[in-house]
Amino acid sequence: MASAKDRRTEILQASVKIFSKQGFHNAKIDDIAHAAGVAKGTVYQYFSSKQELFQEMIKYTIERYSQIVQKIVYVYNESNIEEKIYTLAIEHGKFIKEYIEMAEVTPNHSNGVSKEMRLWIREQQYYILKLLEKMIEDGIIRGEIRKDVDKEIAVLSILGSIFSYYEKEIRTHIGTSQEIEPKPLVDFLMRALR
Amino acid sequence: MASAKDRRTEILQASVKIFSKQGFHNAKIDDIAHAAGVAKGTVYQYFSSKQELFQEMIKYTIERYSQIVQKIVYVYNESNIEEKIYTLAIEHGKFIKEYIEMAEVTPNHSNGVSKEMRLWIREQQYYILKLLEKMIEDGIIRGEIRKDVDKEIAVLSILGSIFSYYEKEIRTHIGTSQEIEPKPLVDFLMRALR
Amino acid sequence: MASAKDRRTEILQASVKIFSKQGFHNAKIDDIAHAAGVAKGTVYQYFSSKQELFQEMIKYTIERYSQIVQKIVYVYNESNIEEKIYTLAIEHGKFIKEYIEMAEVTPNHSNGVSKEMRLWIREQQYYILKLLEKMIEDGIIRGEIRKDVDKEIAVLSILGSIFSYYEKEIRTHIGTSQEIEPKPLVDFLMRALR
Amino acid sequence: MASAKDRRTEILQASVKIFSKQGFHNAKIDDIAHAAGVAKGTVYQYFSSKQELFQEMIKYTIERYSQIVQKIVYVYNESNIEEKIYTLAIEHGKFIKEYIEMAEVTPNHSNGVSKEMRLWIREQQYYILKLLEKMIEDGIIRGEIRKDVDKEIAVLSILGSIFSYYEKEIRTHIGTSQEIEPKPLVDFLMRALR
DNA sequence: TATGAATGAGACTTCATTCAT
DNA sequence: CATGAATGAAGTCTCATTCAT
Repeated sequence: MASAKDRRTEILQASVKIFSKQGFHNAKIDDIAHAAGVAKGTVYQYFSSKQELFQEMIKYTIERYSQIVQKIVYVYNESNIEEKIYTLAIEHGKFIKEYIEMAEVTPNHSNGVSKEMRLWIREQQYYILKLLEKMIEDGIIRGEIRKDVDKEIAVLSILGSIFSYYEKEIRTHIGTSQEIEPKPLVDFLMRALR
Repeated sequence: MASAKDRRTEILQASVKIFSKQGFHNAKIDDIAHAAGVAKGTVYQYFSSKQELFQEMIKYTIERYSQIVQKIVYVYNESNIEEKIYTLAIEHGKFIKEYIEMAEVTPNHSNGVSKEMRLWIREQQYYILKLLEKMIEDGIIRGEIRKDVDKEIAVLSILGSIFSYYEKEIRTHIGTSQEIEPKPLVDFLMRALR
Repeated sequence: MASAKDRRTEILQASVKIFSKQGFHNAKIDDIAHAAGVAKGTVYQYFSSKQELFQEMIKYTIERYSQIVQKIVYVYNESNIEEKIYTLAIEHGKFIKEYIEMAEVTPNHSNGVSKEMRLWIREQQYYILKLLEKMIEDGIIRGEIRKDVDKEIAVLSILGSIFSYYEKEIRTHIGTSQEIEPKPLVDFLMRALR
Repeated sequence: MASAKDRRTEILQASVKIFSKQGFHNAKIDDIAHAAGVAKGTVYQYFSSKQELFQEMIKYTIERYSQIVQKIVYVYNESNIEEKIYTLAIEHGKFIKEYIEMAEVTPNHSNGVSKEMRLWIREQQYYILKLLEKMIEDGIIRGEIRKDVDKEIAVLSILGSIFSYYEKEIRTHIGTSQEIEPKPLVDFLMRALR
């Protein structure tokens, strides 16, 4: 009895799960349909092709990530920079855990991602970077970060470090659902920022 | 005029090019054969399947990367830590440029990588991390790095930052063969290490 | 308009026709699909591989043969032994005509027949032999056959003779749809049995 | 240092072994070359194609069989009919054992046997049948066989029975190299002949 | 003559997509 | 709207055959 909207979202969420677990090519439309609790044909009622479904699912995912970063930068405005980076790491960690296998699903690939989509993705990434640069800027204004920091480099280093750290940790604690503590990493990064 | 050894290597190198550009599934055996200047069947004289070829190509690639890191840690022994990280960034950059599209080619995926292979990859990654941790240790001994640094975190942060930085730069300067200057990034990282 | 059951049977019957005419390797899935009036892919909806299709088709065929023999031994129970052997020859003849080229399709070959399948075939053959031995036994009890006959030898000789006779006749009258008259052969065999 | 003649025969004999064990399609030229102790290319020095090799090998085999029958009919001329049939069974048994898997290799199949070859095979078979009919005739003249026997049927029944008997026995005693005793079968057949 | 690396036609199989129910 | 049987394009792999050495 799901409404049309619900049905579409259900399929989208199922496709997040399946694509991230199996990658674009190994994911079968049948798998996704099954995971969404519908028949194969139904998928085609909402998405015109596997490619489109894939793109919509990336969109959906990036938008969610974007919102997370937005919240960190704007909503937690009263927090200090250290707390923000800490929260960013925690949230990023959750995200990575969910999409641990999404390697194939990066914007790099020709794999079923149209030119327009790639452009959109790049814009989103740019937007996220700018958001985070603003966060650095705020830190500078507040005197939490040294004035002469290169904002772009700072942001890229933070993101790269978090990704690298969580990827390593997750692979090491495979199967373990144990929380990963990013405090030491944040301390390390703060040294470069202050 | 190519010896058996040459032919195998030719195919391997062609497969690096094709796999990294197209990913596992989009790469057709025909493409690789063509790139290597041989017929489809010839590929199967040297590799029993697409999977095997893929694995051998990963092996080949990781081994090359491993050698690069090894050289930086051992051969450039007289250099100071800053110079080493700088060289690491430069070399990593060349590598990334060559394998810019290799996203799919990470150990994450079930995509044609056997259990044993994945284990081997993990071991290699571990070996590389340990090599770099030794580099940090050397830096501490020489007094170039503070004593209380967390070696593992330092290494992961360095690698993640370099990757992130180069990925961004390469995507921005797409098509440009212009050298990327990692100096600012190294400066940033050195602040966290000292 | 065909139900799922029908479709499977249609493909099975088409495969009997094609496999028996061309043998396992010369029969192309495309040929079978075409003969069944479906597309190549459809065959794979009902049988997971050429091998499986082949095995199922052998099963189907042997079961039909088994039923024929069963009917002769049990249903025509009031007939005398001579009439039974005559009917066996006639029925066997029809069968051979239908599967005239099925030579490859014997249990001998490694050709796409699994261990389990081969066992099953041997059991079926054994069952048929036992059925026919029972027929001989009945003949002895009724006094139509001499008491000291070796039942196993009798059965093998009858089957071998019929096969040999029909094969020869069919090859000689190739294309002719003319009935083959097994009376003389039966007379010959009865001399050995009485 | 084998002469050209020897080399050809070696390949022919190897192909008997391989074709009979694996059937036409499963036998690889490589297998045959290997079994003959030569390289793949060498096979093509003596036979223009797999088909031709196959045909020559059938020819070679049938000729050998023909000679056996000939010897039984002509050379053992002083023996009585019972002894001849016994010898036929024994020799046929050896033959079957050697070519136990030759099912595919029967003249039935389109498998790599040309029209001309098939004709030749049929002639050979006809020749063998005629030889054996002569044997029956001799038996009649000598008074060992009843006058009113149908020679053709007698011959077909004898051959079919022997084949059926040996096939069954061989399959039952799989692996056993134990001699099979055709005496009971010959007794059975003699009853129909006398 | 002998070799065996290279070739490429051809066959099995998969799975995104369609469409009649 | 939902279904899932049918479709057929496309890709992997095999192996008979060729040919330069």
